[in-house]
Amino acid sequence: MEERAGSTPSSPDLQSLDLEVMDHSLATVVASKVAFIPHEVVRAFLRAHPRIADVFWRDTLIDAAVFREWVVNVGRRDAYARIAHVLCEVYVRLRAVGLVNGQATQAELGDATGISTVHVNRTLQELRGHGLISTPKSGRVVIEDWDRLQEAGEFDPTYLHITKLAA
Amino acid sequence: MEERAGSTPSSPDLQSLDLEVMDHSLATVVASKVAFIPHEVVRAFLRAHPRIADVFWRDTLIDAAVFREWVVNVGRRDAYARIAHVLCEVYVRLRAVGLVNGQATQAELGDATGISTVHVNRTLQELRGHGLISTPKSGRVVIEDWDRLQEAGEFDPTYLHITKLAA
DNA sequence: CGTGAAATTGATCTCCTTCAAAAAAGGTGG
DNA sequence: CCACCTTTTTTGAAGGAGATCAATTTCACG
Repeated sequence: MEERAGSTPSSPDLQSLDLEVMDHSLATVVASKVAFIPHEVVRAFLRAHPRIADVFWRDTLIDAAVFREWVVNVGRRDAYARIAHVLCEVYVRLRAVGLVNGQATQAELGDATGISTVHVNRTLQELRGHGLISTPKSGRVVIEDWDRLQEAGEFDPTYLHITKLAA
Repeated sequence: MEERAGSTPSSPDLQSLDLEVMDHSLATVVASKVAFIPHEVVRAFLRAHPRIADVFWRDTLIDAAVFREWVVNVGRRDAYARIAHVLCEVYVRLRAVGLVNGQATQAELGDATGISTVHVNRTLQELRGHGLISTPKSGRVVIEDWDRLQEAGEFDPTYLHITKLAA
């Protein structure tokens, strides 16, 4: 939990609202604005609005589902499928909030997949060679063949529990 | 979600209470009794007892924390550290509920860590050779050097969020 | 005992890491 | 617009951790 001078505990995500000790860290990939809301306030608010509490719970459930999928991705798939899978996940998630334009270095991709940057590079070349993606400029990936990319990553968006997709 | 004849939807874990589609499966490792409680009943109960709802939420948060740690374990640690880590986690969790006597095949260990059974075997031998554990009989692991096992697995029990440990 | 599951061993192969270096791509100040 | 510098991408080569395949041995138990 983040402590700020003269305020009650607040945390950067729902993951630590009810946990005393924070067991992870957060970082932003782009410049970001961050707001702090004291735990007390959130709790009181949720008590007053159980429907919203449900939604919050749902959110943490989905986070857990995503982590579960990551365990599979990192533990059971080779570099090719693993990278295809994150590309699929990132795309679907960005699209759900209407931000089709992501940006990521190969080092970040490696961090997300547990693959060395060198091998990320070679795997991207392979994906490119197969026509699944293209990388027109640095830090940008264009999905050229969505169906085959999903296939390569054994990607099934179910675990994201996104019900209404932006068109 | 599991559907049973003549009943409303129920699910085998909290992970799917609020999610429409179940994205994972469950299995018991030993013979078990399973009770089904319809979602409606659980939801009404939680609405009536917000303190318990908090505890349930907390539980799902901890599950998520555990999955997060698994991503690290599977993605960033080699077989030696990975197996040491699960042994630590399993031990701490069992102890928290007073069940110090676990039981697991090497194949199950491999499944939990994403390591082939052959390599699980070799890694256990290594852990044994270093005096961290012993395997007196099949399916049983005795921790001989808790401190060094934790070290080997880079195990920090924080992420389990167990506050009171059984003595 | 016999029988199937679990543990063990040996050998080979490959995916991926690591190390090292070069080429490209962006920015920045002049 | 160019020279410069940093970050990112790309390439090559070598080594290693772990998978896979195939047997053998040990164990649990009816």
